[in-house]
Amino acid sequence: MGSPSTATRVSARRHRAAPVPETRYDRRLAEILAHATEVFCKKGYEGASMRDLSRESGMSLAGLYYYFESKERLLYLIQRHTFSTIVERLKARLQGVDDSEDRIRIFILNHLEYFLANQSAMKVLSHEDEVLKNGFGSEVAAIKREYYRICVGLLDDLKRERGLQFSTRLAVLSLFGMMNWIYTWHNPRVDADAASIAGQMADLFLRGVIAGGKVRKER
Amino acid sequence: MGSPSTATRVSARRHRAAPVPETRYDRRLAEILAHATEVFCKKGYEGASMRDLSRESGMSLAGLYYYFESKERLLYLIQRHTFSTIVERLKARLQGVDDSEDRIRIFILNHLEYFLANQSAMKVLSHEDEVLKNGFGSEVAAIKREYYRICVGLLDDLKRERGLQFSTRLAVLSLFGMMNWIYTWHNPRVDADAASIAGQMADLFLRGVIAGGKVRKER
DNA sequence: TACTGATTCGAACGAACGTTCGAATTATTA
DNA sequence: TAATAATTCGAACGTTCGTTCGAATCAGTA
Repeated sequence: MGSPSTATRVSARRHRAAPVPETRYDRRLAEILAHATEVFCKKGYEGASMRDLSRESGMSLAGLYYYFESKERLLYLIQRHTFSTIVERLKARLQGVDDSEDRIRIFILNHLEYFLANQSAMKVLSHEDEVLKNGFGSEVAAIKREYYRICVGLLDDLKRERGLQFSTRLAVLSLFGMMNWIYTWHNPRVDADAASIAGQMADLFLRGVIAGGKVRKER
Repeated sequence: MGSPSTATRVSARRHRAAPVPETRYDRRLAEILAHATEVFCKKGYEGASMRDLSRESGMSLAGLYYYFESKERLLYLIQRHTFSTIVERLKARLQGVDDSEDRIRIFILNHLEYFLANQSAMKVLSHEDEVLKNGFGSEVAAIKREYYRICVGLLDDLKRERGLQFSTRLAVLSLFGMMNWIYTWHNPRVDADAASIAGQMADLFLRGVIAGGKVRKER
């Protein structure tokens, strides 16, 4: 009778240990999330119907509801997984790196590498911001705030160390803009790979932030 | 009997001259577009229903169809008007300015001033990119391409004059990212006005693009 | 092989969607 | 004021939406 009705229930099923205990349920849910991500990416959250998701994932319309209780929760699961993964990887890569400029370069590289390797998911995360209501929305917003704060911290470190002067808020948000906008233009057949783009963006951004004094030529 | 069914029909009605001949029809259509812009901004194009637009504009559901023939064409009218206005203003402001750095600063200022003065419309333009199909989509895309090309031209001028080396494509798209992302974070109660933000972003961007050599500190 | 719980599905629900139509109303001209 | 054109509307159209339910099917164990 009763369906698990949500992914959280599954964690309770596996007894702590075991590195990848992945039940059948977990695997199937992950497949559905992957297909749904593609559809949301292509048609947008509102524009994608449950029937679209059903067709894409090869599972019946009703069958989908065995894995999540609503379309909104499905989007939530996608966004939470994507965002917490990128934060997790960032933290791992920052471990043991002390130089504040290097840390910022790692931040940019991590963001763009993950972005380009998971373009659909990241587009869904960027583009379908704001659509999750109350409960769902605030939980994703909390991860976003943590990610933002990490970046603010990295820049403040750089500022302090080198006695720079600029608005951290504006710098961070400009950087996010540069990076996130990539989903609107990146073409793997034309553009360089993530590492190269990350390097160029980091140069652009760090020079802009570090170079002191006015840039305008004397007249 | 027959309804005009589209805004283009109206232009034919007014005989060339007259600076602001604005018919009643024109005015009413503009009002509807303004209300629709707010609704699209708040709920997204797919998420906003014709009934939402009807409620917001105070006109009956059926009445709306006297002014445009479909929801898609309504979005098209909003996007075309917004985009062609920003291009038009840019061209006017670039007139007579020769210094290539100044011209880039003007580009950024024009973009951000218009963006913040017409936040809803610009969000609809940025966020609902891609939703217009074939005919409608390609016409807006053409304006976008022109706008992009202007920016490429400005940067190439700077590059040539100063013998700089960077990817114009990446620089332009990074700049658009910085600027367009503003719709996700700008808060008039916290953030500075357009001119100030434009100045800071221009400094960041131009320093990044102009500053030669490596930025990394020696070790 | 029989049993039990986990998984999948066809069919249907009421609500909301974009759009249409003919009649009613308002503005304009003669 | 009468006649004509421009504008607005209530009511309905057929379609698609997200979701539900009970029955059918499957996998794993005894």
